[in-house]
Amino acid sequence: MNRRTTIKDIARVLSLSISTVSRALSDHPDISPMTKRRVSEAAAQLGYRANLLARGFRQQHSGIVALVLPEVNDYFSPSLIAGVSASLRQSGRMLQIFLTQDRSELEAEVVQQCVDLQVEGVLLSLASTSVGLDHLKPLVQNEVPCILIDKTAEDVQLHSVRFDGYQAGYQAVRYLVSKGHRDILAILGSCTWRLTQERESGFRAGIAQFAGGQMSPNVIHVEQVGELELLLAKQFSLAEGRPSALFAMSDELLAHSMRYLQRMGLRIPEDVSVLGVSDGKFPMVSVPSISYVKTSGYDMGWLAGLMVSRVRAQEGGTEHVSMPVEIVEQESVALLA
Amino acid sequence: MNRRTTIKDIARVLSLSISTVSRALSDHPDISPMTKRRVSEAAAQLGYRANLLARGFRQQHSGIVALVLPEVNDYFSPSLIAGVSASLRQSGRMLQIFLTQDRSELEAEVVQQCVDLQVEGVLLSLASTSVGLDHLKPLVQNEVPCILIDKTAEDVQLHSVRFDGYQAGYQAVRYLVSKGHRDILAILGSCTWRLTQERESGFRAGIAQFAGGQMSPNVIHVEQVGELELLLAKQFSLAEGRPSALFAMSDELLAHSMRYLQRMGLRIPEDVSVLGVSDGKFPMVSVPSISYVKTSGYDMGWLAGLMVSRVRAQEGGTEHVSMPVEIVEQESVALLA
DNA sequence: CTCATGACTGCAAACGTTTGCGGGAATGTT
DNA sequence: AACATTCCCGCAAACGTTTGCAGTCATGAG
Repeated sequence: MNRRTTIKDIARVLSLSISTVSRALSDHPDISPMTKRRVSEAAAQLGYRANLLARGFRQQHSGIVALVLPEVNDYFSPSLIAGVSASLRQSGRMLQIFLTQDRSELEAEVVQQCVDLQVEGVLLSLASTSVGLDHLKPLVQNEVPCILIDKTAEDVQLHSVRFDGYQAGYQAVRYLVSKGHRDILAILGSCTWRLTQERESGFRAGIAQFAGGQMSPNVIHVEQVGELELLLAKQFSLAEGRPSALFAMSDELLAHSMRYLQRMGLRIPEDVSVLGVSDGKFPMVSVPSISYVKTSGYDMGWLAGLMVSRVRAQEGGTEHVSMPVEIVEQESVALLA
Repeated sequence: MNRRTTIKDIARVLSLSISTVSRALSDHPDISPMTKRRVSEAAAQLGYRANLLARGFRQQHSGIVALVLPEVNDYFSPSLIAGVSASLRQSGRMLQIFLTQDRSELEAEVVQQCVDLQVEGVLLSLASTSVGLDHLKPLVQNEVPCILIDKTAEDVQLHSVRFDGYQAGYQAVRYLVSKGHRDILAILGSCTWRLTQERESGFRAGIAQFAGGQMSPNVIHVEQVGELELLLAKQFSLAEGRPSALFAMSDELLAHSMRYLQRMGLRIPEDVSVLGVSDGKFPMVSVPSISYVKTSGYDMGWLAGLMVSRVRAQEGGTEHVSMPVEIVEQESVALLA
């Protein structure tokens, strides 16, 4: 097999030095326009392609950005990945994906691999089993920009981007109240998650703000989806005093909740209204379509991709971004008289 | 900032040559057990980590496997990615993901990038807009193993792995007939896809085999999901002669079909049974849960990951693997008397 | 003519690792 | 005693690229 053509080959056919060719290809000001033209023509003609490993090796970084996820779920990850991918393509970088299976040890291992590969940056969604942030030390030691995604811990020298969880809860209440609902049940995840806490406090604030006198917050926390059936049965078994609307914190909780509601013979939205928090895929295909608080994974991915460039450029303080959310109206919320 | 420790540092503190250290670390037989122990201890003590870029540069390959996808959809991709990721981790490689946005030009560009990066192999799901396979030439020229995934074209020197589409159609009919169904409607995608053709021929073969005298094949092809509503309306408008069961080729077609059926007031499975072809996620969360022909994306990803190792090892002929499928019974198919 | 200036190009080192080859010492064989 | 064999290890080159530095040449100024 014939070797790949290198910068040397170009130098030889043009009787130039390899340094000149290198500089010409990278548009260095020292090189005359004439030479640059000759070089790029010869390069095209010979089908020259830069050896990324050699280049990366030489300049101590790979042009790769790592995205580290606990898993690739069906709801959130696809759009996040799409956003990251698009944004990185634009800045001429490549995307490498690592899955940690939500295990802290694998996360640590993967973080080391990122350092070994000399990535440009790491976009990291923490495993739920990760307690401290000690296993991220290799990143800060080697000055690799690290951006925490969604599941974030407030910490020094790590950047982060997430959805505005407080607003999600708050807006949800405002919307449901505006539709006449006065008895709203919130289905939330484990209260150990920051995300849950934020949404809950937004939810409670909304209740206090928009329906202060008339209702008190009704919240259930779900640790395992298995518990959900029993909890819902309690809330919806008797017709009187039954919540008129249900606010679910995630697609997963929403899907399971709807499943049980329909099992119980409750129709949506005639018997009970539901509002989700979602990227938009599941609410779209569901029957009926679900109204939801939109959290755009694509936008978040795009932004996260941009942040590694920003962080590398200016060694400013750490950034912490909250992505805005918005209500998307569909068919699952009834207007009460 | 203190430099990363290299192989040289180890050599210095142990008064060995760098070649000895290198060989010791890679467990070369020339090196005595004693020396190996000293080296690995020193390495651990100094926190040595191999420079992957340098190594990759030297031995002309990166340790990275590329997975090229048109998009990351919600149904299939997540499990595929998980499978590939797990399998690659086991063989000590890394996973790089490229999205082509289903555009042929981007696909070509991405393929070149893979060559530039000197990946170990490329797992490629063709964009639907890609006509020929010319843009894959750089791969075969540089002897990069390329494994076509799912959307495959029968071709020389490219390996492939896909689901057994024929069996999917065939088994579906057998199952439905065994449940007493005699009027089955198949919802298929564009007939330009190989995948569609295979499933259709399996479906037709099944009809001929299991219900030859009693029924003729009833098939509709959907180019745009928008068309679906009208087509279904035609089939289900009048109660007599209405299909008793519906077989949908993909999660997407299934979801949209169910949506319209429910709009028309038809209950599943009381009024009409449905059977999907799926990875399993959507049928699980749907209400009622859907019986389906299981196509495991995880298994396929796992296998694809293994194949790059196999292909690199022995330069045998090209492999073409068909993954088996199986029926998973859930609630969406009624037993007819 | 001399010297400085500026525009362009070449030399050579360096990045960290792997590997073919050769050498030295110890052991075994005639 | 001479020679072959085996076991370890070191020397040095090579992979393709970037980059600090020095060099050449032409031009213009003094």
